[in-house]
Amino acid sequence: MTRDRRFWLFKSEPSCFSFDDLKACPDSTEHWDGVRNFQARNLLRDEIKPGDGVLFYHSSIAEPAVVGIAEVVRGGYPDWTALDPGAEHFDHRASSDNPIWFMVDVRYVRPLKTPVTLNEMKMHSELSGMVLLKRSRLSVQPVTRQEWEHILRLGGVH
DNA sequence: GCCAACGTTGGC
DNA sequence: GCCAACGTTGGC
Repeated sequence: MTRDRRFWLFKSEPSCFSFDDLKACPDSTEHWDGVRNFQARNLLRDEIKPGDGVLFYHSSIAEPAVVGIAEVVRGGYPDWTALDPGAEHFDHRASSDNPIWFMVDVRYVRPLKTPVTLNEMKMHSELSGMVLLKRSRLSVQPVTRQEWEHILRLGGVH
């Protein structure tokens, strides 16, 4: 049995990893690793599946915004960067038996014609329920189909 | 660079 | 298991 396509919003600081960086990946796919929040971990491990749509959001900049669309190509699997003592997000509690942290792979799809800024999102009542507006710190968060479609429309993608 | 929000840690 | 202290995120 198949499952309906779901939608997510992934946040990234563009100075760290931008949508253009994803576009520039050799095969246009990227391991979405380094997430160290349990709520986001649970989504990565259990809920986010290949084919799901991802809004790519740039945070911690003058004008935070959704800038593009990506797609999940591999569902949750252990985030090995937690096991690597040399890695930035190493976690000494993690092991191959108990990886604790998970990641997914995403691929570049297309940019929005016009980025949809956080300010703009705040002005649309259809988007007032967005997790982004209520719990802004969650770096991987669910988006409803209605929110997804609305943002794509605002972004000039049909 | 400030600071509010909020998740995590650790002492008790 | 509570909760104060602490660290981090991210908008401004």
